[in-house]
Amino acid sequence: MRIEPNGAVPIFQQLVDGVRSAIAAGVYRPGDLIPSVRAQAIASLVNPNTVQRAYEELERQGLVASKKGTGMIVAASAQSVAQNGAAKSIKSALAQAIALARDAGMGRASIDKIYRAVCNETDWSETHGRQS
Amino acid sequence: MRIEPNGAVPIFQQLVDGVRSAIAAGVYRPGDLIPSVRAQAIASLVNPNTVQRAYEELERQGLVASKKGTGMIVAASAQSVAQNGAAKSIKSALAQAIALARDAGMGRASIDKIYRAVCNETDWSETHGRQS
Amino acid sequence: MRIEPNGAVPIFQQLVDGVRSAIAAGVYRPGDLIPSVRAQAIASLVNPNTVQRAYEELERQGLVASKKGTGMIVAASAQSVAQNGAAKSIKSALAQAIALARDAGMGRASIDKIYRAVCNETDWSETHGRQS
Amino acid sequence: MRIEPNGAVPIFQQLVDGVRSAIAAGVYRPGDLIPSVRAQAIASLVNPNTVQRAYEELERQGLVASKKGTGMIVAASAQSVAQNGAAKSIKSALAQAIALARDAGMGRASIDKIYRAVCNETDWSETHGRQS
DNA sequence: GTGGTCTAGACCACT
DNA sequence: GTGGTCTAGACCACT
Repeated sequence: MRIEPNGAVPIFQQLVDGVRSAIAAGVYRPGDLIPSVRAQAIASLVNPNTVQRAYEELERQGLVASKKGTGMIVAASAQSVAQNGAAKSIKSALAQAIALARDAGMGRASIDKIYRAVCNETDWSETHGRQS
Repeated sequence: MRIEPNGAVPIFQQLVDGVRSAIAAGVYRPGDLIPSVRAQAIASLVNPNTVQRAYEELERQGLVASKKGTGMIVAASAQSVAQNGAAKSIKSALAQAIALARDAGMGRASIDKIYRAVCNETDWSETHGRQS
Repeated sequence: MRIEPNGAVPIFQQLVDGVRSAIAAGVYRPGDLIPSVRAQAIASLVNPNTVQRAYEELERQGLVASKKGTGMIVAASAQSVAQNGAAKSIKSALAQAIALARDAGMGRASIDKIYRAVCNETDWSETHGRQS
Repeated sequence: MRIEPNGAVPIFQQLVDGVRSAIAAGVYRPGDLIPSVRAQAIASLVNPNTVQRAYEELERQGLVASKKGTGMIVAASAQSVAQNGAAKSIKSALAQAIALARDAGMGRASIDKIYRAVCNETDWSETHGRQS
């Protein structure tokens, strides 16, 4: 999972989004163990405390459950919950972008053009393969 | 200008975006005075210091120039600079939304659908009229 | 008198320095009228209130005296007072520059070099002619 | 770092100059942490917000980079940037002093005399030792 | 009236 | 602990 440490999005939020996306995409499936706090911290070059906080948030949202001595296990109904959550985040980011465009005096045609350009610039090949 | 005090976007950034959008849209034109720090603070229900910080950033970007005892004046070349800046912000927000969608395993068709839905839910009637 | 409206030195201070320099250089001599507040304001493209404040400061320093219905008259002992004042300002500015250089780790040779360069870049031809 | 709270130079500017000088002189080296906002505030008897503003300016100039939870780190190319910046400030202060002198009717010989006097009155022993 | 600077003190994300 | 953001309110130079 690639973390941008100096971006506008808090690291903690990037971790939550990343794990949730992986669950939504079917990379982590119900019953799977997600990476341990330490492993995730090393892999993402992030402080373990920050990973811990992100995992607590995921547990609060019901996406994973902690099992003593084992780790964090993906919950049974996690995928649909994750997909709903991801959809909300996506809608929210889109709404923000569209409002900025509208406020700057752009019409729908202009925004559509930018939207299509950004879509085309996106590398879609990283799509996770296991989506159900 | 509507400010969301508890959102993820810092208040001073919302103010920067808002004034920049108004310049991009031609609401504030070169030579115009933008609202004074105090007036903007009252209008937006925000602390004057926060407005001051936003105005400093706008000055740093060359969109306005401060004139002591008079106020902040929109710079001659402000509109094109503002439009470029707004376009960058919009691209950035769209890219974030699209990356979230891709990581959650969505295909382009699914995102397009959400994009169109959000566009349709947006109130476009607030478009500023004076754009050149 | 050339005023730089957006410089680090307050306009008010530039006006005080400018008139004091002219007195020190013998351009304005004891008994002379200095330019009226309105004339100075127009000549310097500055607000009359700012000129008024500068003139009050000059009067406080004993360089000029106001004569009702006539204007501001250069005091009898003004030139030596002005020269002392100018010397203090010059010393102060030099001391600031030298302290900056020293703190940045420069030796005397390096500063001397910069000093000589700035001297050579200075246009000395504007020297006032009437110095006593 | 000695701060003069009631001088003509704003406190935050004195802080910017002070840290920049220390970087230019090699006291703070690339990769070093500069004093934390709070530590600097206590050491300089200044409000933490004022230090924060100074550090933001240093970051904007590319001299330091902020790392959340860690502190402000001196940038790799900071020393040469700092030396350039310091040289500009010194030149600017010298030019101001020399213009004042010229306007007051002094010749180069008189100014040279004052310059040398101020140099001799300066305590050079505080020069930082680590300059490269 | 205007913007510019500063103090005092709060809460936040992150290490 | 670290920097980042914000509120509340003061005093300043300038118009």
